[in-house]
Amino acid sequence: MGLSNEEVAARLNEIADLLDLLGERFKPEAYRRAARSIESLPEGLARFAERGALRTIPGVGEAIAGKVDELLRTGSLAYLEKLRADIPAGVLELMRLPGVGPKTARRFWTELGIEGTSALAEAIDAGRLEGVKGFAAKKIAQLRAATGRATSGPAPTSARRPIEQVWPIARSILDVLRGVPGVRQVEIAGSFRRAREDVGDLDVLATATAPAAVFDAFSALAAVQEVRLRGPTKETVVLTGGLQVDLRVVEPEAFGAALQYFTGSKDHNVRLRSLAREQGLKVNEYGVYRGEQRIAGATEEDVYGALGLAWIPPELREDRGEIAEAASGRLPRLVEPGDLAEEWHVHLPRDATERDAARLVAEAKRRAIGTVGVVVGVAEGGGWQPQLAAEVLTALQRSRGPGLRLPFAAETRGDPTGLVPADLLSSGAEYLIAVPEPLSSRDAAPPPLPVRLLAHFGGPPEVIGPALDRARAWGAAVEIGPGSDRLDSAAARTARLAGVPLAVPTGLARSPDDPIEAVALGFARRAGASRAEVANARDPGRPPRPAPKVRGPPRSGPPRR
DNA sequence: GCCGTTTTCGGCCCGACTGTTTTCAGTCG
Repeated sequence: MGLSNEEVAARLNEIADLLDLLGERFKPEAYRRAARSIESLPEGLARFAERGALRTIPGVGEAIAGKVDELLRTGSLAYLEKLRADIPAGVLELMRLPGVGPKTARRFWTELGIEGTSALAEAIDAGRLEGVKGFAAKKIAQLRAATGRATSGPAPTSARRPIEQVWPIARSILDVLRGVPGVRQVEIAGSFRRAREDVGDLDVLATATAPAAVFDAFSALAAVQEVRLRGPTKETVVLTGGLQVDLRVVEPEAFGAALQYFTGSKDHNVRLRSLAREQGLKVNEYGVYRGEQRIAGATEEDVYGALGLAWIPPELREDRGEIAEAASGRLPRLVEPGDLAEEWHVHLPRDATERDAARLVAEAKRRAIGTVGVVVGVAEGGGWQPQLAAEVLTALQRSRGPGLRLPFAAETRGDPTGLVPADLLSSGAEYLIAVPEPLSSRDAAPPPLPVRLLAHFGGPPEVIGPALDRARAWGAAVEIGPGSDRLDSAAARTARLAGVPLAVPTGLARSPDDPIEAVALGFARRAGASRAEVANARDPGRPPRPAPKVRGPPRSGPPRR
């Protein structure tokens, strides 16, 4: 079993850190860029290596391709082993302390012989830092706090967390800040806006007539554990639970430029700025400049427009060719929130009542969802497990009224091919939702009912590949969204490119505040999916359903004028 | 170490904030 993409990326990042400690200027960033690129690949590196295509990965040139190849073949890398031998592991640890970068870690190591976090703590206690150039009382206190935190567990801010966990936090921050008098615009930028699966921190941007009031409200958020820094335009806090949140208040003329800049990705921005340079322009977080003159900045549309580009949806800003597409008008029209018109996969609780059935129907009508597929039972190995009481099924049918379709579905665990329990066929189910656990790759008899959906699965490319083959053969869609039992955006992209339609869950049977629809829709957009590529979206030509009335971060649609 | 519709060499984003500074270095994003 070879190394995963994540493992290879981790080793490249380690090389970058070690080269940083050696004072290298540009190599570390080159290794990090290659690592970022590899982390976001939609398929395994081994496939690239087989095709001899490692160097087609952005940021991977001759030298890194050779090192990746060595890692894939042997599981280790002589170059990395040499670096590890030269630099004590504890020095890397030091560099990861907040407020300690490569320069400081290197000084600890070479000037003071401090080779780890606990050695640093001892040195501080022994007063060895006093009188050393660059270390005054405040800095030493900061370091003492940092080493204390480090010894009682990993630094809380370092971990990225799933976007669906961060979503409710983001929503409550927006709710509070939008209520502050004088606030005009508030948006969350960063990887959250790009709908990345995992989010490291939140970047909040605002415009306001009285910035101080916004900062005060921000500092006073109930979840704030610590205010890390506060300046005239920027404040950083850490919430209980460790999530770091940055707030910047900018002037309205620069809001679009700031939103663009802080949404990233880094690689997207680097390419955008180099495009600007070719045109004799300069882009920064304040605007697009020709010489001293600002020619754009208030909206993102203006910023991209000033560079001759169409507005690029945040979910596509990963430097995967989107800038060239925006220049030539070839950007896809991504699926939008109002496009979802059907829900194929609803589970009601086992003890659901007629009232639950009525509530589901009412919610579908409120959200203008015209088809709701309810799972009536599970078929597994020739057995049949009903999921809902007969009265509930009757209540569903009775309360639906005109204009709502309520087909029943059966879930099949494992391969549905040749599976014909009599109960399944008499259950009223119209279609199957197949759960690959896994599916056999051989072709056999056709399933007893149409398979519309593959659901409750996710995982690495080698698990997803065979499932996608079966989905395509059956004409089934695959369910995407947050969690380990749905496909993430990289897998969704693979599916889309293989011609397999995507299914976006609407969270119809969940709490109205559940972010599953927004998150899954973000993944679909990240995968580059148009409405036609989402199986449960409305037909082309039909009007969009009215936007559901949910509180929270607006979807990142094109800027309105 | 990577990269190129002005380049196979010479660039590589850049501004805010902090702490220790008398004009700046380091870190961070």
